[in-house]
Amino acid sequence: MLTPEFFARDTLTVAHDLIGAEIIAGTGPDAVAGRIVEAEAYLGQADPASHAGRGWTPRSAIMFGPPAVAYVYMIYGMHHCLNFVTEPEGTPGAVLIRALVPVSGREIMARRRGLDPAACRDQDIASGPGRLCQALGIDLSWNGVPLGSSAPRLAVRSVSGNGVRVERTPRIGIRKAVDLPYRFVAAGSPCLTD
DNA sequence: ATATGGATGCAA
DNA sequence: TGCATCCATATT
Repeated sequence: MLTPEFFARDTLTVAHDLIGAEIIAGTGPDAVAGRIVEAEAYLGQADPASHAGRGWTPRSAIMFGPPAVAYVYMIYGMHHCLNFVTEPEGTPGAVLIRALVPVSGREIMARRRGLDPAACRDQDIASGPGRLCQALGIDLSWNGVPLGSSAPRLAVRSVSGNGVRVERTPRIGIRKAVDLPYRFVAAGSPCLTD
């Protein structure tokens, strides 16, 4: 399992290193897992696209807190986005998880998405930050959940020798700082959002 | 192209 | 208190 030390590093490095890792979400029969194929770094003061880009607010406060916790927010009134807080406490930063390949619990995830598990493709299940949260069953109540505690609701597992080549591109869907190359993807994955 | 619709932050 | 904005998605 990835520890707080992993997340307490430079946000761009963490985002890069998360590609190919697996997220395990939920407990018991509702637990599901997926491999990260797309993630974006959101920095602090120097990043206008970040919720922490204009300093501390009640919402961005969590990005200034200790690393290795979930930052979940709602966007457009109907979708949730899952981030992991990075950097040492006091320094804001987070990584938005944008796409997963289903690893286990594919049927549960497909059903949560309103899809036919037998007919849908992997890229229909968790490609896109909103779809991903729906597939994992994540909503606002997950905001602040620590990663990888005992009996975790949420954990991240590194996969050694995953053979993933990581590519770096500009971020998707933002209106500010559109040129900064803070998006990381698993090269050639069919489950990317772009 | 367009409808969807809650939380947030800032101006007033 | 009002309102523009928002790291999206499904549907036409």
